[in-house]
Amino acid sequence: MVRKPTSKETARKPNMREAILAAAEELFATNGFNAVSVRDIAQAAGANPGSVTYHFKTKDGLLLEIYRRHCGPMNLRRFELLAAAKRVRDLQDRLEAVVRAYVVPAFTSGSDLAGGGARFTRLRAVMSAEGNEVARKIIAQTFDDTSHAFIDAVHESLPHIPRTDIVWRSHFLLGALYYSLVTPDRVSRLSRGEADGSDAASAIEQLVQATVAAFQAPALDQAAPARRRPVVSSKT
Amino acid sequence: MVRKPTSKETARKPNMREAILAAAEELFATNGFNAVSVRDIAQAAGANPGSVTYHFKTKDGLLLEIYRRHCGPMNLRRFELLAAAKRVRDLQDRLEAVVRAYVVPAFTSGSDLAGGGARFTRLRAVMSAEGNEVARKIIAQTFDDTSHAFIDAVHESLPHIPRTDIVWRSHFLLGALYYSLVTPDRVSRLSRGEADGSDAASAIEQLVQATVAAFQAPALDQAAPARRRPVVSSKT
DNA sequence: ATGTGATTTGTACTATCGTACAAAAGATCA
DNA sequence: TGATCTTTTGTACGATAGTACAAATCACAT
Repeated sequence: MVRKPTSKETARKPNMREAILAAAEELFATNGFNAVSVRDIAQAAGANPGSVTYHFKTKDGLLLEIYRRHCGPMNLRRFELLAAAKRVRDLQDRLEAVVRAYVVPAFTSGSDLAGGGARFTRLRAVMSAEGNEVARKIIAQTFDDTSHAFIDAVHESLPHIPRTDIVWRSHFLLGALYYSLVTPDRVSRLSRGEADGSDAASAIEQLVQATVAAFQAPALDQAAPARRRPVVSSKT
Repeated sequence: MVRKPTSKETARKPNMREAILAAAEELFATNGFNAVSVRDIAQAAGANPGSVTYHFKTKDGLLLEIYRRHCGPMNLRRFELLAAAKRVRDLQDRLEAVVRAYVVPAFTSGSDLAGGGARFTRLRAVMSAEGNEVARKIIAQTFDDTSHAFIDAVHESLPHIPRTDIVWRSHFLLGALYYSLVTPDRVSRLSRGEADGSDAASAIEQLVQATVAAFQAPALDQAAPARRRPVVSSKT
């Protein structure tokens, strides 16, 4: 079943274009965009610097292509899982399924790349932290639909919670998700080795469980209606 | 009440050293470390590039000084608030106070700078995303004590939850906290203008409420003991 | 085998980077 | 006022950045 590839899709023995993309993805995701030079990428991919220019024209073009590669498949998978989640009868189960539909594709692969989902999500986290313009544009116009669909689905399971609160909480979810992928070692360190921060399965379960509970928290307006505010500051 | 400053604490009419620190903090926090040049910082501070070298020797030294400036006060404030929180009788209220003790100093100022707390926390978020070495070292040895104290305090309020779960959930808290400061506009956008992502008070309340609920979620081992797992994937 | 188009290589150009350093300018006090 | 120390300025240097481009190399249809 080893298909001889036609000249259009691959050129040399190894697919250099793919190697460059993979190397760039990894380096960008761990060091940020500006800390990585085109020469670094080329070296990691076993390619010549000029080859990067040939395939992607500019460094920004390379980043753009990475996003193009992953956004579609990851969103598709999210919509599939979200559709399946919406068919769950039990309301509690449905909420969990909805959250899972949002979280799982970010960790596991959105495309056919092995573990590429986590790497790409980490890349998104880093780019958003750096305020990268290229990323900001493509993310806003690619993921906002998904985010709205997700927020709506959560809202359907929790009609008594104001939409505003759900937006905040889903924002926290994304932040937690990002941070789990950015510094997994911190979890291992703070748990004194009892937890493995880089274990995707654990991260998913913990994140889903915590997030479901967070979504189910009482709305802010009516929070603790008969309780006094706990002490918050010593002075002022 | 205009005190003539002694020669030791300030030299020229405006304090150039402070101006450089402030400008660097702002630029690093919004663009990342590598995207900002020493010349950018100098220009934003109205100083000469050479002046940066004079005061901080290297670019890394400048970053280090920013951390030195904030870490102490912020940690001190957290310990004060944590100590006060531990004196709260009611267990539910105590948990909320503990979470608040962790969150509030990250948003409001840890030192005497106005709004400097949020800016510095955002800086920490960006540096951690970029995997900055200087930041990683100083953070691990400065904030791990605080984090452990915080985790222990939460654990005291929730003895039935395994420590591992609490570590994960406090990790999610920090991620949510970071992300709220990095891209507040996303909250405004997704809520269609109904929420203001850059309003610190709202962010704090929302974050505290959601996090308290997340901490109170059932432990993972015993999660949903009599329930079947909801559907999670269509294939495999 | 050979010509043709796609890819890779090697190298060079310009811009900007972090940093160094000497000279100028200001502050401080005898 | 003049001596001395601190701070600011201006400029320069070597390294490295992104990108361009011509030459070399490869895959493959003819």
